[in-house]
Amino acid sequence: MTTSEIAKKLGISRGTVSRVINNHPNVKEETRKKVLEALKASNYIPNEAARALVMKRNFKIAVVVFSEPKFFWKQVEFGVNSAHNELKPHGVKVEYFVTDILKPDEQLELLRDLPNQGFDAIAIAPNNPLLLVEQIDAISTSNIPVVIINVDIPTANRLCYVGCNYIHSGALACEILAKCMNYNGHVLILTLQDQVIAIEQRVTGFRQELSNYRNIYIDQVSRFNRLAEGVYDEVYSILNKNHEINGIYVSFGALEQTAQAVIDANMVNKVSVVGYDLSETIYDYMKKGAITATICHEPFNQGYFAVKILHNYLRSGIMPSSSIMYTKLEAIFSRNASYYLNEQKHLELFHL
Amino acid sequence: MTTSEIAKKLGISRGTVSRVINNHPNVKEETRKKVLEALKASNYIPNEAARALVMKRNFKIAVVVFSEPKFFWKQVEFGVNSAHNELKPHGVKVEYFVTDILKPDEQLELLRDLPNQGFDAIAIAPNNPLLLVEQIDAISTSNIPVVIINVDIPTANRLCYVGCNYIHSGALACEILAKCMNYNGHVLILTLQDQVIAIEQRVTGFRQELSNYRNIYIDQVSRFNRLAEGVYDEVYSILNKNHEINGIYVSFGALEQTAQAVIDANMVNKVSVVGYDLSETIYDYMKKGAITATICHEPFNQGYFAVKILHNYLRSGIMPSSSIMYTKLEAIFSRNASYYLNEQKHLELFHL
DNA sequence: CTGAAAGCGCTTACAG
DNA sequence: CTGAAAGCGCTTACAG
Repeated sequence: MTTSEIAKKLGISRGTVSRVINNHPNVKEETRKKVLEALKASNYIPNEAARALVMKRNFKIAVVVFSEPKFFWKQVEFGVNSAHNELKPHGVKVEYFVTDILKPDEQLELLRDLPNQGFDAIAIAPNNPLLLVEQIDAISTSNIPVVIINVDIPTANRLCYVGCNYIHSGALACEILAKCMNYNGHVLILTLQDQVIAIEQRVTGFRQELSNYRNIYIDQVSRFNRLAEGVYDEVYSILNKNHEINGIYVSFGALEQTAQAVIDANMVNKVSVVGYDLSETIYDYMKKGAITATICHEPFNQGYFAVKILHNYLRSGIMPSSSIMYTKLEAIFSRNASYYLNEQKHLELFHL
Repeated sequence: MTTSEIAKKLGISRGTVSRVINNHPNVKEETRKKVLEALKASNYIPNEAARALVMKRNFKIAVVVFSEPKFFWKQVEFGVNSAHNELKPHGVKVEYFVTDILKPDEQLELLRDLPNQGFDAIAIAPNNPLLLVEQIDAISTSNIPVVIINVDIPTANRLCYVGCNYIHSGALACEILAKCMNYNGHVLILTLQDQVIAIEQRVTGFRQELSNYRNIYIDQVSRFNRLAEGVYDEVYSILNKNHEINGIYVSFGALEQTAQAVIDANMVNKVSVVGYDLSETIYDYMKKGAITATICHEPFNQGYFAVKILHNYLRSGIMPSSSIMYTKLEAIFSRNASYYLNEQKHLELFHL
C-alpha cells in the first residue's frame, strides 16, 4: 500500500493523501474523512525510508555527564555511542561532555552554552540537581527537549527521566543482604555525609525493607564524602571492634574500599557485603568473595535510551509514553557479573 | 556527503561511485581505488533511508517455538512482536508459530514446509534438538538463514544461537542458593527424568559450583517429567521427613509446585528455593517468601534479537559477530521482579 | 568499463 | 482546498 494507490482508488492526488496523513490543516473535512477511512481499510503503513529521505533533517544531540565514577560513566558512554552509530546513517550527530564532579557549576555553564552551539536536544546526568532546574526549564521553553538521566529532577520541565528508582534500589539491597545474613544479625550502613537525594532514598528504601526482618539490627551508620575517603580505615576498625556485624550495606560508591577492608580484617564469607555498580575491580572482589552482590541500573541503556528518546521526539514528535522510564534493578553476583561487564561488546553487534 | 558530491569531485558519474560502494564487479581497478580513497577522505556514510527506499525488498521471517511454559514463550513473543513493529515500516513480515511440546514432530514438519510458504528466514526454539539438525542444515543450504533460540544445536548449520549458557546458569543458581544457606546445610535437587541437555547442563554447572562450598551436601536428587507431575507431593513429603534440608534447587519448570509445597510444609524462610523463569504466579510466591530467587535469560531479547539478526543478515548481509550470542543471566528477587515482569510494556515505547 | 536516466514512496512549496 | 511537479540520495537496468 502506497499513497499513490490510495489516491488512485479515491480519485484524488497523493499530495492530498499525504496532507491527511500528516495532519496538515488545509484539507476539506469531507476529503479528510474519506482518506482516513481508506487508510484504515487498506491497513496503510507509511514507508519510513521514503519519509525519512524526503524529510531529511540533521539533528545534533548533546549528552552531559560528570566525571566520577569513571567506570560507570564509561558504560553510559558505550550506550550513547551505540545509539549514535545506529543513527549516524540517518543524519544524527551526538556529542558527549564530561564535567568535573567537584565543579557542579561547569554543568550550568555548559547548559547555557549548548543551545548556542546549535544542539537540538540535550540529555544530562545532573551532578547537583538543584542547581540546574531553572536552566533546564529555560532550555525546554526554547523548544529544545531535555532528557534527564541517572538522577531525576521531578520539578524540572523535562521530556523524560531515564534511570532507576532509588527507593526500590535500597529495598532490593536489603532483601539480598537479609537473605544472605539468614534473616538475622547486625548491619553496618555506609552512606554520604552530604545530602544527596538519591543516596538518601536508597537508605530510606533499605530501612523500609529492613522493617520486614525483625532479627536484623542496624548497629551503626557511618558517613563519608563522595570520594569515599576514610572508608577503608573505618570499616577495618569497626570489623575489628564489633564482631557481631555480619552485613554491610554500602549505599554509595565505596564498594572497593569496603571489600579490601573485609579481606584485611579476615572477614570474607563471615560478613555479607552489598553495594552498587560494577567495575573490573569490583568483579575481582566478587570473585574473592569479599562482595556478596552488587546492584546495577542498566548504565548502558541509560545512555542508549536517552539518545533514542530524544531522536524519536525530534524526528517524529513521539513523546515517551511516560515521563519516567525506570531502568531495571540488576542483581549481580560473581557468577553472572561477566555478562554485565561485557555488555557493551555484547550489544555492539546490533548497532553497526 | 553524498554520492553525487563524490562523483562531481572526481569527475565521474554517481553510478560508478555507487558501483564501488556496493562492490560491483565491473569497475576498472584504477577507478575503484580513486573512489575508495575519496570515500574514505570525505568520511562518507551512506544514507540508509535512500538506500532502503531504492532497494525495497519485502522479507518474510518465521519464528517457531513450542507450547510450554506458556508464560515464558509469551515473553519471547513480546520480543518478536516488538521487532516486528519496528521493522514493519521497512517491509518486513514476521509470523509466529507455536508447536505442541508433546509432539516434537510438528516442528520438523513445519520446518519442511516453511520454505515453500515463501519465508526468507527462520528462527526456531528446538523442542527436540536432535530431531531438527538435518532439516536445519538443509534449509541453511538452500540459502535461508536460521537462528536458533533458547537451546543451542551447535552441530547444526545455523547463523547464530541466541540464548543462555546453561552451565553458567546452574552455577549462578548454586552461588545464590549457597549464599542464602549461609554456606552450609543440605540441598534437594529437582530435575528431569528424561535426558534434556539444557537441564542436564544446569545441574552440571550447579554441581561444579557446589564443589566450592564444602559444608553443603546434596541429600537427594528427585526426577520428574517435563510437566512437573508429582513435584508437589514429593517435595512436601521430603520436607516433612528430612528436616536438615535448607535448600532446594529447581533445575526445570517446577517452581510453582515446589513453592506451594514449601508453604504447606510450613518451611517458608527455613528453606531457600532457587529456580528459573518468572510468571505472575512465581512472583506471588516470591512475595510470600516461598521462592528465594529465580533466574531468567532475557526471554524478551531472545525473540527480539533473533528477528533483528535475521533481518540484518537479509537486508545487509551482516553476519552476527559471533555465532553464539549469550543472553544475560538475570538474578531476580522479590524486590526487582516487577521490572522483569513488565519488561514488554517497558520496551514497547521504543518500537512504535 | 562507465554515463545518463528512471524510479523507490513520500512531502511540500507552488500555483490555481 | 487541491493538483502537478520537484526532489530527497541512492541503485540498477540499459545503452554504448
